[in-house]
Amino acid sequence: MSTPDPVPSSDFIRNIVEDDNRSGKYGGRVVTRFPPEPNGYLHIGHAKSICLNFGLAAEHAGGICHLRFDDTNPAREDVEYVDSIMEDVRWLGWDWGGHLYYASDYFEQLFDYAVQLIKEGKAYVCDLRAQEMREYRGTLTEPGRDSPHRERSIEENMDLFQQMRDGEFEDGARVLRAKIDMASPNVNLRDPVLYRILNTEHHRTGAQWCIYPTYDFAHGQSDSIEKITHSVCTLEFEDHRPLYDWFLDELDVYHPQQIEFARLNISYTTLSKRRLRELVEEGYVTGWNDPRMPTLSGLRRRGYTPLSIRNFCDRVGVAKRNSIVDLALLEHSVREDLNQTSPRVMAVLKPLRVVIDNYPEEQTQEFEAVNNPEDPSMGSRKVPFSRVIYVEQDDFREDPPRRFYRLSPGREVRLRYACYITCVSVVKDETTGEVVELHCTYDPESLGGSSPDGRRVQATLHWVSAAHSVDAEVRLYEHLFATAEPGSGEDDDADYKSDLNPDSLTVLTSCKVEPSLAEAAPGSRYQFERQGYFCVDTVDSTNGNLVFNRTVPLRDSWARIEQAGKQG
RNA sequence: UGGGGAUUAGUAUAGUGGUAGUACGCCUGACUCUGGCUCAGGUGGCAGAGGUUCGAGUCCUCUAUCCCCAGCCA
Repeated sequence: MSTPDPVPSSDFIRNIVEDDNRSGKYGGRVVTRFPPEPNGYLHIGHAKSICLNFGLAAEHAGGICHLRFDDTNPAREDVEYVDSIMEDVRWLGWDWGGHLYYASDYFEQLFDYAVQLIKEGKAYVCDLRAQEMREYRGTLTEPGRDSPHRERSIEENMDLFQQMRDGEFEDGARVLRAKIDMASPNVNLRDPVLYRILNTEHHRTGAQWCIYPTYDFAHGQSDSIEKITHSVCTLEFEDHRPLYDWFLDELDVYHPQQIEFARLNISYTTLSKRRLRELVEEGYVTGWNDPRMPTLSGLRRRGYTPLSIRNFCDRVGVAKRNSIVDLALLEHSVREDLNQTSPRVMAVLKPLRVVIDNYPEEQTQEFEAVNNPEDPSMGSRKVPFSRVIYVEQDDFREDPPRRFYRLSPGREVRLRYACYITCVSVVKDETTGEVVELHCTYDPESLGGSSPDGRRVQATLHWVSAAHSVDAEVRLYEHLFATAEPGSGEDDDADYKSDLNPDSLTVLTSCKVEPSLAEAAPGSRYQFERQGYFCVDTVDSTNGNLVFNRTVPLRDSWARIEQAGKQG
């Protein structure tokens, strides 16, 4: 098992595992599992669970974490999801070794367990239809009533259950139920369903079965079969635990310990599988791997690194309190990693043409540019310079506000790695008044980026030589939702879609990037100096048509100053 | 009095009877050929009320608020 930089941390689950190890409860074994249902793509909430379970195993000598697909509902599951889940877990950096399992591997064993319960008079076949069963179940405050089939003989139950397996009945005709207590205050204990009839082919067992165990009947026993020590799951299963305990005790089999923790929530997005599916199926995004999606495939395409996600998961902690983590923490985690590892390049997103009047028309020269100031081993490259360049529209203001240090008429700034320029005139579109071109002069003494007289400039701009630039498309992403807690308004969940951020994607098509990016490989990550981290899109980018995704912008203190000014 | 959970700075978490920490965020400042990074400083918290104790975030009682459960989903 690989152990990607386990960050030592402490939480109540790790404390429990430590205590169990000290007391020898499981003989020093630590065996966990990540148990997804293959009915959708993994998202960053799953990453929290993956890092917890695989991390727990990695932190202990001999620890093991299984990958087990909880594939008990063939109607919703598919190999497409199995494949994507394995890819995503591996991408995150975890390795289940030989411990790949499927609940469907245990169908025969589970059937035997059911038979055992029937023989002991602890389970029965019930003919009630779903609607009737609901009526018999009672409510949260009123006890349920016993099914009329509750007292069938063991022989009759055995016979009926075998007929269920043999395909004698249509979907929904009968179920196998545990005989527990219809008056239990815990509704999970009111004779829950163990097996239902589903005449549906399973993605792994084919047409072998027409009855399938429910999650409740399969999960705990699967953990037991795999000799899991600590079965970590989310809070909503807390009041299922008495049911799982009942099965394990009545079956008299190995008993893992279930521990529940709060699932991850992040502001300005959603980690509801149902909602994510709707966004995909109804076309609000382009797919499960849309870079705006919090899925692992979306984050990957967006440019997030596995390490940044693992670090994020370490930082959010593990507890039982429902909470919403600030998206800023995720963004911090990815900036932290990318700052160390990304080569810097210059790219102009919204080009403004600049003519340097005193620079010879046919001349070109190259300047040495550092690839990564955080990592000298990444070396340097040459960047071509000529008379006509592009700078960022946002880096020029004809009428500069207070604390705006960038270019404006008469002001001198530095072109990164190149020279000082001073703006001498502005060309505007006659009809719109829009600034379309700047004329500047450069100081030949400042070539290389500093002047012998030691005078300072207040700003350094990124730029691209017009003649040498490469065209690119850049996709700017913002929060998927415009509100921190989508769907939390009056109508509650009813219309979380109205909280979608209409500006979550901005496509810029006339960007100019430095020539070194011409051959940039899909998936490669860069810092566009002064702007943010970007990666070459793995789906739409081609040799002649570069497409970049913005992973996350750089922190921008000027934007904050400007924003504060606007608010008064 | 249906059952099960939870409550510590803006956010997320540590603290298991002895000075309430950390991270992110935010605010200052230093540095800087990225208004990035880094560094220094600052901001700000135990849901409430009683009780036990020399001493309570921690133990007890009560209250309040929030979350989950009535699928043949997981």
